[in-house]
Amino acid sequence: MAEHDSFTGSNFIQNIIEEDARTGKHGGRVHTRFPPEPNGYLHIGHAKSICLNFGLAAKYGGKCNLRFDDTNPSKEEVEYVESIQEDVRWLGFDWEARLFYASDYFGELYAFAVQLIKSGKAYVDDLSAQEIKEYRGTLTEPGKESPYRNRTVAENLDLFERMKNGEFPDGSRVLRAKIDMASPNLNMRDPVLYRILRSTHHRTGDTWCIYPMYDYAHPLSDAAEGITHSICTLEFEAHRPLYDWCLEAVDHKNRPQQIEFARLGLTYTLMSKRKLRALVENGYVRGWDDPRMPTISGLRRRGYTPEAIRDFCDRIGVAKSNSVVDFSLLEHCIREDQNARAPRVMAVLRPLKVVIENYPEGQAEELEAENNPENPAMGSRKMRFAREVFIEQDDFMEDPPKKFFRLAPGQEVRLKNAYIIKCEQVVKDERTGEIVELRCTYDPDTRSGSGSSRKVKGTIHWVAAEYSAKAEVRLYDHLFTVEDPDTGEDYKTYLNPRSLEVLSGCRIELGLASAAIGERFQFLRNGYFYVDSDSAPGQLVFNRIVALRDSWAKAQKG
RNA sequence: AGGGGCGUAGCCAAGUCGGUAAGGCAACGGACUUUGACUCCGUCAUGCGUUGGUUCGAGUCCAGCCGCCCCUGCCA
Repeated sequence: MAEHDSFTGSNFIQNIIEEDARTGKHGGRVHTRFPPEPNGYLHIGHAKSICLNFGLAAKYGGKCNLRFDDTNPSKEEVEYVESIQEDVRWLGFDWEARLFYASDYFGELYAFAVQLIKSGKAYVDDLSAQEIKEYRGTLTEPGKESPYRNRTVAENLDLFERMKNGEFPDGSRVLRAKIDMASPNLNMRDPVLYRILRSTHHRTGDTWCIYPMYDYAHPLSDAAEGITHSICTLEFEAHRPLYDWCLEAVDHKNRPQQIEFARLGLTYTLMSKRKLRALVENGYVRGWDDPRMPTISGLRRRGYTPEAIRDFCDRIGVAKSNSVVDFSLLEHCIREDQNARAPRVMAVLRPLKVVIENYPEGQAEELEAENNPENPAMGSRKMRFAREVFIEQDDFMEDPPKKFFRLAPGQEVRLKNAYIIKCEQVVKDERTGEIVELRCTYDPDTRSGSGSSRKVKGTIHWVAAEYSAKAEVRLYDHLFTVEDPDTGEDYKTYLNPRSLEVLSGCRIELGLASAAIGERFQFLRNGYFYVDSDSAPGQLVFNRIVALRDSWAKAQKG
């Protein structure tokens, strides 16, 4: 069990658990579960649930199971059960030996269904799906009872067994709970418990041709595992009476309690599995693990760490009001995480050549550069300095505004860890007018660490032309242009055409050339970057995880 | 309209028996700075959807009203 996550604040679920502990409700036990359906990849919203369930168990000395809710073989695949396990494990949680599947209980569930029939609480209905819908009534009008509702126990038993034996076609009959067709809660109007469905199940194969519905399988699966607190999202609130009915109807010795909380909403993205799948299948993104996706695998490939995601989940809180969290909070969490541990390196994303005219040709020297000012224990490294260097195009302006503390004609700037240079001349392409090179001079007395007392307002990063390597850098922006793209089916029109920008001519300091896939760095003054799996020897690809805060850029906009 | 929920700052979110509105993000000032980063300091609800009521005292209790979300799959 992960030791790290114990919530700092309180939430209503903890209050319930603590009250239960006080009254001895579940014998003082806390046992939760994370119950994904293996029909898609996990996203940051699932991370909230995972952190909640495993976190609660850890905090109260309980356990948390991983259980696949695999009651609908027509939508579920092993690819998903594998990715889900990988994601939960990567997030830092351990279900130990408690990996379960709802399909583990198909036999037990069937036996309970027979028991329900025997006690007159369930019946086989021959109505078609369309007829069942018509008989259900509306929000304001009660439903009508099915003409098959009062079959004898013997007939129901016979029919249900024959359903199981495959004697009837798909959809021809269902097993229904006999509850109340006039209930104001539609979920209680004789809900379907079993349907006939010929579809090969990823675990049970073709053993079954009838499959239990969620509302029936879930409470009984929870009970089978001795779950005490069954935490789910708000939309299941109206299903709670049915959850309790199932446990009561079979007179189960265990009585887990369902508690609902609000699912996570995040600005500038989607959390609907269906829509995320559509983005993948229609090629709007490169896959479930595209770094722009809010999936766990996408965030992982982007370069987010489990620690940052857990911290985020801890900070957003748990409540019952529908909420949409600012994406900036997630960004804050990864910045805080990386600020403490990412090595600083220099990388020039959009290079502009600078020739230092009074620096001897052919000369080079090694300069000391600290790896992380936040953590001196991370030491320092050497950087080569020479006559020709690259600086960021953005760090030079021919006609700068006030308070532009970077390079401009006649202006000085410090090259970080090196010297103060002065821009003497701007070289342009005669035809296009494009700035192709800067001619500068340096002050030899200002070498970093030499005790020079000269100060300039600005310090910029650089890389020596000869002692640098090329790299590709992928810059990411929000997938959508609006805060809430998840309205109806219009979401595709809000896709951000600039969500990905690929820079291929970037120059990185030489030491970085040997970086391995999965390593993270802070590119000084730029942001935090992650070595993508597309990298090959000599052809590094970096993902920008998140940019550094930039109060200058912000001031320019405002 | 029937049922179930929710409404505290731009966004999340604490708020035990009613005792005089935590914290985080964002934003905005300022200090520091060889990262316009980080860090630090300060500002940011006489106000808790709204209207009444009870009370010495109400975000907390009561009543009405308003707004938003969920429920009519043989999906989960």
